[in-house]
Amino acid sequence: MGRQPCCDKLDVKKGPWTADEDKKLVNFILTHGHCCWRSVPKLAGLRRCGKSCRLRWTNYLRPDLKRGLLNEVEEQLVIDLHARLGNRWSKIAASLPGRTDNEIKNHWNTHIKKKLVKMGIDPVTHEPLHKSDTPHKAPNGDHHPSLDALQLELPKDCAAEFSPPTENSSADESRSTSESGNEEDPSMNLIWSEVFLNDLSWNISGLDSRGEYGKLGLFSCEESSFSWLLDNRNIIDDHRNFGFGEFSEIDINSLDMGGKF
DNA sequence: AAGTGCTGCAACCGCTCCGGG
DNA sequence: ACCCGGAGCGGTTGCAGCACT
Repeated sequence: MGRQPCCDKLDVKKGPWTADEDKKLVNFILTHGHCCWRSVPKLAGLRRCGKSCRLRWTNYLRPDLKRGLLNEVEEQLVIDLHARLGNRWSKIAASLPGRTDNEIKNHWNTHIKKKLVKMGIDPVTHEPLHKSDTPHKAPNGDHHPSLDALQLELPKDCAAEFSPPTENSSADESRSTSESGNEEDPSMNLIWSEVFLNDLSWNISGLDSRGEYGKLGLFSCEESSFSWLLDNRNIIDDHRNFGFGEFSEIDINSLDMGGKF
């Protein structure tokens, strides 16, 4: 007997999400969390596959997402992490707050790959394409000290550039997200303004992140808690694995939505 | 202005991983 | 130890928007 498909193929909608669908999904997750992605579309009144809902949420609707191109530091970090981890985009994404694996993967394939080739570096092996080429030098001879620094001292630099959100940084992050990101997207703006802005439960400063996440790896259906926190915990865990920065639960718990909500 | 090609991103597909029974 | 189902991951595709002719 074959495995049950993840969704009823005949009755699911595919293709781009509409603003209305986004709104429904955000609304649902806002009020219920996602106890089980498979059941989300049904409960949210969406004719979508649960997988599709998860993807839409994690790659586009999550409130903590940065939008827009990766900045230079992020790009360098991606390059260095890729050299270490290969195409493990989710692991790489875990080190870049507000960035998704899909986004990084796309950015790698469309920008960084070309950039590296242009610089004479093999994007797969990270070795010089031609032996005579000096790695990590731009064609014009510009040196990229940040790359060297990252390669030699990643954890430290990583910690410096991507320190865990403090009250200030989280607020800044959130602000920059809204400034450079969501507010540039009219549909997102609409969704968040309608669904979200008036819901004070988005402030999660009191959330016991260790509790439900540690056990289940997803929200409690009873609480308005967020998968993005899980992502941030991954980042924090990675930082711990790299051997720097002990981040207390208070740090995690102090995360809020930058006062936006 | 219209046609064509290119680019970049959102979304899908299929596989693997992992936890529960 | 094994099986099953759900979640997650990485590769790939489709298409909209843009640049160029």
